[in-house]
Amino acid sequence: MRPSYLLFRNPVHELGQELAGFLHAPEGRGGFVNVVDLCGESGPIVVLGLPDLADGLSGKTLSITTTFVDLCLAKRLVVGQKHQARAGAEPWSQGKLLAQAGISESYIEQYLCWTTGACTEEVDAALLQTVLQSIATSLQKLLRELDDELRTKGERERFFDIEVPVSNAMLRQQVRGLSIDHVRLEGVLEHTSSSLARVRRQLRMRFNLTNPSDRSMVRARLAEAGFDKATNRALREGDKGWLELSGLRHDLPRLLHEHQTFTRDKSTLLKLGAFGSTEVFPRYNTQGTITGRIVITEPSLQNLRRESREVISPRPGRVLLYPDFSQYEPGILADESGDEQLISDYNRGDLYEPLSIALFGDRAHRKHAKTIFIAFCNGMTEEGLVEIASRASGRPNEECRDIVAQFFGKYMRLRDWTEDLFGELENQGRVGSRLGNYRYLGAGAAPGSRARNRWAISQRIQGTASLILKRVIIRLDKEAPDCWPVLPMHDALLCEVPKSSASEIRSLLGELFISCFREECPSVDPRVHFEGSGFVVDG
DNA sequence: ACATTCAGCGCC
DNA sequence: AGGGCGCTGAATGT
Repeated sequence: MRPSYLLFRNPVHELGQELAGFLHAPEGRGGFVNVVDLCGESGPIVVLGLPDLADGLSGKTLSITTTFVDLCLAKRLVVGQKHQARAGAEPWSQGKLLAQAGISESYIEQYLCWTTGACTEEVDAALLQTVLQSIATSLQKLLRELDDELRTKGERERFFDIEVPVSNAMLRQQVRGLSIDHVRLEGVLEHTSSSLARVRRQLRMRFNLTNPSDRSMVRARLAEAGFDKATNRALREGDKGWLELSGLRHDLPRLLHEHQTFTRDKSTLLKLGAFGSTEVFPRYNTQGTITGRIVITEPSLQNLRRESREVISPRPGRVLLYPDFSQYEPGILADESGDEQLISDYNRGDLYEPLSIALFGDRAHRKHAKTIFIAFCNGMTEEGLVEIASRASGRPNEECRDIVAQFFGKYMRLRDWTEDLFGELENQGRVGSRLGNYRYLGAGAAPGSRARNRWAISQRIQGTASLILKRVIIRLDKEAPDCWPVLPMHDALLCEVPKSSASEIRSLLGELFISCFREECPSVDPRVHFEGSGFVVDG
């Protein structure tokens, strides 16, 4: 079916009005339209920026049957690089795409003015119509170009079979939004505030740190306590989470870490409350990361602390379910590498516990063992692993080196697999997941250098992980439209489902998680569980 | 005064 | 000396 082409206006600037759009259709039907009217149609509609469109429909009760094809999403896929540019200046942004289509600078400027509602002066109506007509028409050409680009880069199947259906499923979710329990919110906020007060008091009394947000004072106190490395920025790169780790054996970094955490959490929660309504409508970016993960923003609910997640509640008559892959990425790594030992260890049970026992002598440090294992999956060098192991356990580097070497030495094929992957990157100039989603070698680092292949492993592993979760979302959308994918969480999916069919949907979710994983990774035996997430789930 | 960067955390 | 993100408040830049 021949698609139509739609431009739309950001509704924030047209409060109370219907969402204005400008349509170009091959049959000639076109001009200014009400976007809501288009949602019930069947034919595909090409747009720029699906999350923006969803913003305009947020909270409306409407059944969306149209399939939208977002050209920005297609461009993101073919670019295959991380964005360094500020928001709105990425190569897949509307403005850049229109420039690629040969639209003149002044037309683009006037269009962006219209679509964002940023214009301060009235634009001549006739001129505006000319501009919109010209741009809407050019989308046709842009679609053809991008289609070619998708084909030559091996992303066409990925785009039409995965990204288009997923972006449409998440568009519907963005329009539905989700509900916040203000009673729980108040409780969590209260708890966070008093924790923050306690931490501030201790910092003041025990460490004479009167103002924890004064960076120079913090640096001075850390230096007094022997943490002079904290001032050396050159050492920061490998120091992700260093306050927390150092906090295991010293109260100053521990308290500083807590201060940071509670401060941030408090303002996040305050912002949630400030919406005034019980409903929020976050934006779902279905190509939020280079590896294909879905990223949720405004608010960034995926980053809520686990302790604060209870503020998310189901709508009346519905309940939450949270199916969750256990040891997801190690499982994918096992299948990818074909390492027999890793496959059998994964299939036999927990991978993190044995490491916890080897390093710390007990199961209690599973959390840190997990960090180390995941770091290993992401290609951290042995020295790096030894460093975190040593800091987390408090044992000397020498001891940790032996333990780490012995533990990971069991997985013989992993090294070969890694070398093969790096070789592939050098030869092809790119690394993908299993269905396109390539990331390309940038101009930066020298051949063979570590910086050049840092991301190769995660592109394959994380990329495969996000592909599997997207397959789950697509099948769910088809097989159980009552099951709403509220929060995709990378290795899990928070769903809101009708209370009356919760148990059936729970079984279906379990089956879908398993079968979609098996489809990609037949050599491993995936496990799914539904508890212990911090969300208030049914049961 | 406003914008960008930095440093650090949250999540997976 | 581990990948992918967003967000916050302070620091720095214009």
